[in-house]
Amino acid sequence: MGRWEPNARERLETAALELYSDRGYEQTTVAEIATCAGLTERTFFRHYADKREVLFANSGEFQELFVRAVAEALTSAAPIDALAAGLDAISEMLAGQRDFVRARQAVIMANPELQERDLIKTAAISAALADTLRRHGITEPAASLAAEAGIAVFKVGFQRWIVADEDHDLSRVMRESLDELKAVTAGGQDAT
Amino acid sequence: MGRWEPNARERLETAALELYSDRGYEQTTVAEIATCAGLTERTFFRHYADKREVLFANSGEFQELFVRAVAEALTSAAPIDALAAGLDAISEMLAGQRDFVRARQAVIMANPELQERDLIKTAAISAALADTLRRHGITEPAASLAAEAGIAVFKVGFQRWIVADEDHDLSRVMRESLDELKAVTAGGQDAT
DNA sequence: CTGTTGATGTCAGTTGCTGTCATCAACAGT
DNA sequence: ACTGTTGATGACAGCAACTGACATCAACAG
Repeated sequence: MGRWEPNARERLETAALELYSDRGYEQTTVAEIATCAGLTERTFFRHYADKREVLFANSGEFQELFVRAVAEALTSAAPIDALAAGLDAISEMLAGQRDFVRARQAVIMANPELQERDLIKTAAISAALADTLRRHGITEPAASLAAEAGIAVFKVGFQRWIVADEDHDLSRVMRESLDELKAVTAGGQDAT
Repeated sequence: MGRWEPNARERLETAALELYSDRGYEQTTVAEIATCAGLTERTFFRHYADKREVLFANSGEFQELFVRAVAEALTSAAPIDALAAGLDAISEMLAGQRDFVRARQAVIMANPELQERDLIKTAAISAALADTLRRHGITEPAASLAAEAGIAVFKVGFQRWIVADEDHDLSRVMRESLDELKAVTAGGQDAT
């Protein structure tokens, strides 16, 4: 095709994760990432909106998978069960990339700017889930609350999976977290 | 006291909100904010870590109020009810500042960078709530999930309060949102 | 053989943010 | 009254993130 080496994005993403892991995010300059990938700083910014975005290249794909799984399950299941189906789908996706996911998460947890970006990506997923629920007839505020609940389960389950020494099954951790959420919201005095 | 006009921080915060509202966040430079407050750019960065932080000056106070209310209620209530007490306390705090809160929120919603900062502040509150629950004997993952649930109710309730044309009572909206969350997590098939 | 396309390079410029040193009113101790 | 310290500020230089504008040149279409 072009006159250059292909897979520019892949090279940039690999170089970025490696440099962020080795020297830390702040100590790495975009120019270094680009040079490491055989490109220039300007080209980096043609592929990614900023220095953070290079770590979140497949968040769109992740969101689509989550939303699609929930939407399909919604035809025959209650919202909370549809969300459980979505959590199962993404668990399956993540399970096969455990080492990469852990390395990436370590970089993110070490830097507030990256945590911020991670949070807004997750918030976008929550919004997309709420939208899907609404399209299937769930009214507000139930739709947004169910979506936020699903995201909460994901965050807690994911975190527990990441820090676990042994190789816990992510799907199981997710299911356990969802059950815990049900238990904790069911406790207390009944609403009047 | 000093040889300068007092209330430097207050002047910077007022100038920032005004300029961000009028021209937009991106179109405003830190130098402009500082000049508008009768100070220099360098002094701005002595008071705030970055251009975003000036909008989040009292988030620490907000978090303390939330956490304290939950901690007090935890001595005699279940986690979910303690969180309800916390939501009630912050609702009371916010109710008296509706105009300021709306103006500030409009600025935040208009800019992704500010949304990111808002999200990480909220995440910090969630972490503090989970910590408080743990100190009162709630084990993981229940503590983190309960905290996330409380934050979810806050986000949804707050959003509904902000966009409401009429003057809905924030406390009531929060209670309704919490009840909706309980309903939505209680639905679906029982856990096996 | 020629015109277009598209990913890249080059370069200058703005702005967020930091390190360093100077300034100078207020205050404390003598 | 004199002096040394303190602390908030100003002044200035500099780095790195990011952007706009223009040039380059292999590949491809016709």
